[in-house]
Amino acid sequence: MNTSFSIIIADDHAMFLDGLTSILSKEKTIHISLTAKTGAQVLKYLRINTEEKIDLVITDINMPEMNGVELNTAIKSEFPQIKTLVVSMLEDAKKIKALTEANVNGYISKNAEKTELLKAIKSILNGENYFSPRIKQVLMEAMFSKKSKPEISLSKREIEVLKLIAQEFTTQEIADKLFLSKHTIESYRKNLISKLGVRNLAGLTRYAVEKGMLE
Amino acid sequence: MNTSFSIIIADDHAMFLDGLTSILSKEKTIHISLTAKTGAQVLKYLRINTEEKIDLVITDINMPEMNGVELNTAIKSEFPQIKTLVVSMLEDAKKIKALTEANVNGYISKNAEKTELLKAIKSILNGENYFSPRIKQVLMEAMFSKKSKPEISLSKREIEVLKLIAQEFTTQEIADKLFLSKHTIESYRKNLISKLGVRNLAGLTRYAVEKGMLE
DNA sequence: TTGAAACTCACGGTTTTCAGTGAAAACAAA
DNA sequence: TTTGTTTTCACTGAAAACCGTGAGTTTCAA
Repeated sequence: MNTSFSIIIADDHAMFLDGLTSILSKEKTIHISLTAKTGAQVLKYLRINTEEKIDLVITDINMPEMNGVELNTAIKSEFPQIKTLVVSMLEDAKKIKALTEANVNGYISKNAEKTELLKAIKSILNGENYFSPRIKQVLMEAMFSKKSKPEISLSKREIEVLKLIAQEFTTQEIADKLFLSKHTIESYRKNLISKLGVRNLAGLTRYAVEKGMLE
Repeated sequence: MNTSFSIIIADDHAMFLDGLTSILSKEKTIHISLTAKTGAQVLKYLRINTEEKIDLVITDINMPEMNGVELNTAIKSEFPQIKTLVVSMLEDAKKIKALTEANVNGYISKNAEKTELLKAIKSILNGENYFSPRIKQVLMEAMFSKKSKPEISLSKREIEVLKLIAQEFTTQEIADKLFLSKHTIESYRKNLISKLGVRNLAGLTRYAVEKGMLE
């Protein structure tokens, strides 16, 4: 039986990495095999040191080169026995969802207490998954809001036209750009207005900007 | 002469706080008087413990109750002899500028190395200010871009009208709301269009949304 | 292969916006 | 006190957007 667990910590914030290391190095049952600043470094290490048994990888989401989601997916496909815990600042529902789909074993916030961190690690090493209450809530809300909102879906053309409208092009100009009739663009504009529940160009533009469709 | 410096650390992220504490507690010349999760806690402590001499307060920008900028302003006005260092994730030019105007003594990023952290602390305790190269760059760029842009300034009424336009109200509706003539609103709209260098409602709306005028 | 969704086009009528031009009154700053 | 800014209002003609209604074609999944 294993009396000590080997873990890897990855985070691009040096101070946070130091902090986490210093907290965990006080735990007798935990051995820190590697601290890394990118997901790529972690993968490289795992691929080379095939004889060393790693139990857990603790990782941030936002890292250069390879982010947390990619790293998790890679680990779970190449080394399915290794557990993963994400410790992140973010509470972005999309990213959290992506992580659960990548079968991450736990997720806690960076402003969690030390005790919660240790609790999460112990749970995961014990074979359970651990998600902090706040994260569970975000996940629930994401599911819930998806059901409540009829999920307005726009077609390719609609998106194309909407973007151009928000970029201040007139109907005629958009028609010329897309080699379509002026009437066609008018139809799209009309449909967009009714689909998105807005009243005019201002509403369409606001929708586009707020959804980050322009860049 | 002082052989040991007393410092306070404030950050709402428990793990980061632990990390910073564990790094700094290894330094013989540094004594950690308090670790806090909010700016308000720090101020309270400073006001009560008037006999204890604090040399440096290390703080994040984003904290509940009282943020880094507010905390800095308060410290500098009530306890001008206390030095301050901001350690933050953000590189938002506006916030950084606000901090420099609050006379913060240093600013480094959370992904700075431990060595840079210690360097910054030592510089500041030595009477110098310390801003990491990256932060200096952001500040320079902010200054530079401000000079290049003629700084479009809108009057109260213009802002009022612009907001309503971006909220999908028609000219007539805005006129009614503000008890003005339809013609007046038309004048404002026209001026806004030429002032902001846009072509139509879409452009006005984009400007308003991107400047965060709606909320 | 069949039906739904997406894509395309058309037209007449109404409302709103856009562009140009002008100007009076109030107010603050120099 | 003069100058500049802000706020307010007016009119016209052209352009664009908005509204309703209808319909042919393509495309893709069930």
